[in-house]
Amino acid sequence: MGGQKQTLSRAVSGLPCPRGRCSAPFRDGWTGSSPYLALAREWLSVAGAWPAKIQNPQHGQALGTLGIHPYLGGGLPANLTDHLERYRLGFHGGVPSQTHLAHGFPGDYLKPHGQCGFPAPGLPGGKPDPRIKARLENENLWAQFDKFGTEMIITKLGRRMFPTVKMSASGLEPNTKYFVLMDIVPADDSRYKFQGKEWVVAGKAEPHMPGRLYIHPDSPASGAQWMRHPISFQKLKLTNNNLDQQGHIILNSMHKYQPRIHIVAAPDLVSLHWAAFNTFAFPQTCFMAVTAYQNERITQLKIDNNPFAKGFRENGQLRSKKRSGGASPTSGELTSSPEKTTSDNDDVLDKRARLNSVDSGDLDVSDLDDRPASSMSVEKDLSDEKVDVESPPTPPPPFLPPPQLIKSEVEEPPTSLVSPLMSAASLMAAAVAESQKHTSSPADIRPPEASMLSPAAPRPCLPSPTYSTGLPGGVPAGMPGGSLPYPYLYYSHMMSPYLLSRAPHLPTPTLDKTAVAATRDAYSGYSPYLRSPASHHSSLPTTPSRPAPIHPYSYALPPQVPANL
DNA sequence: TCCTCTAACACATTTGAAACGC
DNA sequence: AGCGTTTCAAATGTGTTAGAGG
Repeated sequence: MGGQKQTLSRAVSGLPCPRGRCSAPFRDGWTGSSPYLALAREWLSVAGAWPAKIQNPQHGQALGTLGIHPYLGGGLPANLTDHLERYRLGFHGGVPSQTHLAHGFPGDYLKPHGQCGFPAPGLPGGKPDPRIKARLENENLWAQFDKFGTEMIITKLGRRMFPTVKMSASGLEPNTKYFVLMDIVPADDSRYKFQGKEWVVAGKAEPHMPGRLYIHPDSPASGAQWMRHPISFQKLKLTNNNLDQQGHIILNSMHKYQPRIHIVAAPDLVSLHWAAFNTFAFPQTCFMAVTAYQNERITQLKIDNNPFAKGFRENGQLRSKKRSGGASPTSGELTSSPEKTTSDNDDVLDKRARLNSVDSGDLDVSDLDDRPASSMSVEKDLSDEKVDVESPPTPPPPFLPPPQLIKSEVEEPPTSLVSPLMSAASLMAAAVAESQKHTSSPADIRPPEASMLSPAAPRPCLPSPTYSTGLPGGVPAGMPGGSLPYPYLYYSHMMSPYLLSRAPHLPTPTLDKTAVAATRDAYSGYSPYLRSPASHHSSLPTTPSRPAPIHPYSYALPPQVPANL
């Protein structure tokens, strides 16, 4: 194996910088016994060269290193996306196909600053900018919801968040272009149920559907533009549809999540992938994903504060009809629960009145109207680009079991499916321990007093959970896999329609035949995992301009599946 | 039986095209 | 012709509800 590693290393090192400005040798120093892991480490070492910082927006200090650029892959130039996608397949059931090398090695594009000569966004060296601060604008409203345990409806077609995440940024360079992005990560590794009047843990979490990135439609915009108005994520939608093709953020019902904001100094989508991520997590925006509201207080808060739900307010027609039927508790009844005093009720009502005014702009898009990069025009662009949206390359979920196992779930007992999924969830706990080695305590991210759970202890939000490769019974010796940091696994599902539709094309790099041969040798021992790209990129030419859409569950292992799987 | 999820529903808001006036 | 305002229908965003399904 060591020989393979060295061979591969030489192969990688031998590839030239595509821009012709980098003469530094490719970084070496892998460890491990599998070329898959070696490749993973290599890619991580390159792609994650500028660790993002998790910052506490309330105190402004960095809380720890996120570890890796969380969103590699989405929006990469089409040809790069294609070969990165194939490259990624190497870690989850197959080594990189030989043909992926026809597009060059991912490291060609992703070498660190200083080695490749790309202009470094943000601070020199591409490090997170400690001057950047973020503040939650509608903090009061969020606090109201957080008090009872915020719930967000998720639907098959996608549902907006309410309250929406609305933040203001400061410390940006006025003339530097920034992307503002949002993702939602699991807050812990538990599944919940609403019992009585509170959320209680109901078991291990199901594996989180691969994260998707929501890019604020005004991106990229100058720092001055971002700082001019609050940044609202009102258009973001949540879904529980694992097969969603609309780019909505996929969540599991009855699971707890933490939204995160990323401010990235990058002039375009290409640069975004090696730029520093300034990541902010507002603890009070933690929420429970549900398909139907569980806590009546949350329902009432939504009705009272969301303009679209006016019809359900006390003077609304729907509510009037409903009350005449006597089927539903009124707001007063809701707040007159045993643990609520009369003064509390008044307090709530007063706060509602205040919130109605404070947060009236929550759905207001006026804050976007006068930006140079018009939000409206961007939205128009998005709708105009539906051709691309309809056919996003949706790669297979890397943490899910091989598709043959999924198929067997339909025809046979689902043990083969459940096992890897549960193992994925269980690994998240290990991720906490792992993250604590390298970062500050996750508890720092979510203060105990902000916990939405009672009486359960507050649960930290995971900055970087880990998933297994989805192979039942663990990873066989000598086989690829183990667990990989989830941002790494995120890659394939990050390719939102938005990103892909806007990704510029780069010229296909020239092929280093020596490197191809060397790398092919390195993988020769894993022929059972080799797969033809045609099986995943059907009807694509040899050098496709963009990966064909792949149904998340439609991919299949090659016919030759090792017996021990 | 319980829990979770979905689709249909009525209402409110937003959007954008058309009409109109200057 | 160009621009701004108004009007209005369609689209979209809400919570509710009944019922399906495990």
